[in-house]
Amino acid sequence: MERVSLTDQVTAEIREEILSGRLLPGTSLREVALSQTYDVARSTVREAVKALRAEGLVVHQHHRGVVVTVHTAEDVEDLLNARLLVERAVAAAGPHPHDEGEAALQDMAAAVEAEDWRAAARADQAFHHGLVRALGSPRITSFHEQVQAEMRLLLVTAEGRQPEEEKVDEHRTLLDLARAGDAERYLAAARRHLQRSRPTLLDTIARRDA
Amino acid sequence: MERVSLTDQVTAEIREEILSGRLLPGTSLREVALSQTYDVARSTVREAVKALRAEGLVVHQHHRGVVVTVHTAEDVEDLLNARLLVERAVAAAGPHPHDEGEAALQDMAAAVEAEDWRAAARADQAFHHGLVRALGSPRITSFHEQVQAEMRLLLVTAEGRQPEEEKVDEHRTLLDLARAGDAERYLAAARRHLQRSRPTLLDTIARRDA
DNA sequence: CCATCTATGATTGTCCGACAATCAGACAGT
DNA sequence: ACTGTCTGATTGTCGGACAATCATAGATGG
Repeated sequence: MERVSLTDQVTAEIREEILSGRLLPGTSLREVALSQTYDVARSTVREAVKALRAEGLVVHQHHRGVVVTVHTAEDVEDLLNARLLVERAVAAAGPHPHDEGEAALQDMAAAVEAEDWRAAARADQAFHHGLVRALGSPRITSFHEQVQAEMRLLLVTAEGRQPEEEKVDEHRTLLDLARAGDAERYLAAARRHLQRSRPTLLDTIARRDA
Repeated sequence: MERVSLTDQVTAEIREEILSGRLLPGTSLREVALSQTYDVARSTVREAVKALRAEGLVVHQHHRGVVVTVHTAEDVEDLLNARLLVERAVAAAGPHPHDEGEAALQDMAAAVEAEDWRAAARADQAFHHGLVRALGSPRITSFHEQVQAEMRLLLVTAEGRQPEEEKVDEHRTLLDLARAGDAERYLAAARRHLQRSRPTLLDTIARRDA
């Protein structure tokens, strides 16, 4: 019945701990402490953390352990680059129903209505991820997941009030263009969409450094 | 002086062992055997192999250990998807000197002249990787590295005689277009380039299955 | 008072040995 | 030929051990 290894479970728990903001960027993860909180052996924790390293959520320095990644302005630019890379592929894909995107869009609208910004942000990512997954490419999907995870980590310090309201309309536009398969206009809209998120991202790291 | 951990060294050695074809796809990596050949502890081997899992070079099944990845036809299609994704970004980047690509192209021509197909294949990948690295995006570069590594593993069973000669000319074209920043024609040429490599890739897995 | 060196403790990197859980293959019985 | 059981091999996880290294405070010297 237990289909997953303990190591993978711990990996998931720590990842969730990071992405939910309970472990802030810069926090150093000490192996013995983790092994005690999760009640597993140190070697298990080590293996679990190794996986997070590959995902870019933690950085590792020899004999100094792992630290929750502290992103820089360059990282923000690079993540936007990566996002644009993927959006280009979405744009180039032909017309597609995008039911998953539609559902996520509805969720997001509802969350905004209820002023549940956490849920709104989650639906926001689910929307984009839905469009990407429709490409049907496991590797692109996985790459996008990693990028989104890093972005989520980045925004974790910018708690709450982001202008998610405006995003709903933008997503509506994106969804319509993606459904129609209008590559050029989709790409243009996506580019604007990314550009608009840039200040928020850069602001969080600027505020953090102060 | 020893700046890298033992684990990372072992990871690199096993990776090289796989990509050079000494460990063929389907080979199962037994931990005790590896720990003996590299004269390290089993735990060290386990951590080393974990890293290769994230790179897609090995697959892991619970209580069954790790096996060098055996790619399917779907994997080939997906890898080509991923390659195209990156090429789109290269195309969209403006004009660029691409000195690194030029150097790799020269290397490749020389290798083809000398009929050193191993070196030619290496220069082939170095060429594309050079164009990608010129984008200046660490995450895209790393993604491309992973895709190339998988492709290299895929081709390891197709020993030798690929039509690398024709590729030199195609690379010349690509390089010129990339330098000029001619997005449309670069993308078209890159797409053709990828399409032409598809039969070879599919053939290797077809031949393997027989 | 400041800079530099040193001692100390904490943490990581690696190793070892142990044992239960699980798997693969042989074997036996029907 | 099918099914179930046994056995050996391998993995997953554990706990402990020790050297190497880092961080920090305190001692030393100017």
